[in-house]
Amino acid sequence: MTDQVTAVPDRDRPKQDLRASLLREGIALARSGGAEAVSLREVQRRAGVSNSAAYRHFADRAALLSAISDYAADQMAERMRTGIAAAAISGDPAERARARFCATGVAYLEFALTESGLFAVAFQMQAATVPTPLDRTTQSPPFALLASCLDELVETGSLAPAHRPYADIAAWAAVHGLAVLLLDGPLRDLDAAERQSAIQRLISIVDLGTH
Amino acid sequence: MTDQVTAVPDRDRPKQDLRASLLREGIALARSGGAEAVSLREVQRRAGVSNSAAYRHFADRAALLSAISDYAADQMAERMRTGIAAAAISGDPAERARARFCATGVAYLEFALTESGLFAVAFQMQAATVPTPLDRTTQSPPFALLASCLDELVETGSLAPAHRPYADIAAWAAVHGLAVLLLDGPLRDLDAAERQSAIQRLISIVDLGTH
DNA sequence: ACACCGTGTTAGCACTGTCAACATGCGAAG
DNA sequence: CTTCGCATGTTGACAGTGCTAACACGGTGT
Repeated sequence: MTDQVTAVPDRDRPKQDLRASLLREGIALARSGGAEAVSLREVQRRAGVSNSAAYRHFADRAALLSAISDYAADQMAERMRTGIAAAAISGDPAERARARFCATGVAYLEFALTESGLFAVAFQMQAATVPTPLDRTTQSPPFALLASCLDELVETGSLAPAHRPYADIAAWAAVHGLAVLLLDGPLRDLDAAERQSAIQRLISIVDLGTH
Repeated sequence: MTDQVTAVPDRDRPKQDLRASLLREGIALARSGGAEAVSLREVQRRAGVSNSAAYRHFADRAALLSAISDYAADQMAERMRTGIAAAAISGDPAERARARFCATGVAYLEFALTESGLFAVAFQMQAATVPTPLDRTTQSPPFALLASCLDELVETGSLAPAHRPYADIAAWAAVHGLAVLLLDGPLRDLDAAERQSAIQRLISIVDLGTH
């Protein structure tokens, strides 16, 4: 906008790795405004660098967003891990596996609602880049966590092996859809109580449905 | 771009209602390129009108997108209605209600995959405008259809009334999430067979879960 | 007859992504 | 030690965007 009166112009940033600085500023912008708040020019401005320096480190805006997306996915996975750990109360293996499975979904939604900016950027591929050969998808940390939870359900006999295929994708889709509808979609204006009810209902339906 | 050599410059469009022309061109753009393909300038160009005439009919770009979104929702509802009608085979009321419920979800996903551009614009609110007091949400044609399907499940005794609340939102979220993941998300590169399997699995889980 | 108001036009501002041309400086090759 | 080359950052420009103010015109109500 006007100038860098605010926020101290960090002209003398550790120039040695500008890429990290750009990524950091990009993450900050995404965190508080979603993908569309991440503009190369603003990122460069905040990194105290000029106009098109970012092109030495990122092919284009989509590449920067993709890097931010990786970070966001990691953060999400972290949140999911703590959720899973906290759900390990019961002694019964089957029950514990169930609790973990549900905790995964709850953590997913909590992250989405808490870090809405990062979430919006986490799972939205940009049309460019390589076709993402599904290995990349499967190895996405949050998806891997969910998949292992479902494997655990099968191991503890709580889910028939015949029902295992695509159950991960379905469960993921369910929580993801609710997150999207609550954030950008028509369910944006639900109050906290209604949100919570919707989340509980969705989780319980998916829980019931995977047996 | 260069000029209107292609597509015949419709200079002499029925000027009497430019609003309809703008909306039509906006829909065309959205259909083939999603929300981000809809730029006011391009829409105006295609309508054979200049630079900022659209502002006499739409407050801003978000308003145009919102109008396009309404159209898209109607189209979606149409597709869902034909899907519901085609699923009315069985004579048993409960079974028929189930079939209709599932057909709703399948139609939703079919529309999303077929008309991906329109779908992307259908359920993505722009931050501006009024807070959308949930009546607006509930009266959205696709949601109303889904809700009535669930009511039918309750009437035929297939779904306990105690489980009715938020079941509509949950079911909607599930199919919506799969659509989003398949279109823009990490599941973009699933081939047709895998897509179909994922859809079947999700529908079956939601079907099982709502009992 | 006149003033008004709805509609369309022109010009312009502040942004954006992206690229080509240029500068600079450090490390390797001769 | 000199010199070449490459990686990185800068400047300036182009095309595109949303949006606004100032203006022009034409029908309608008083």
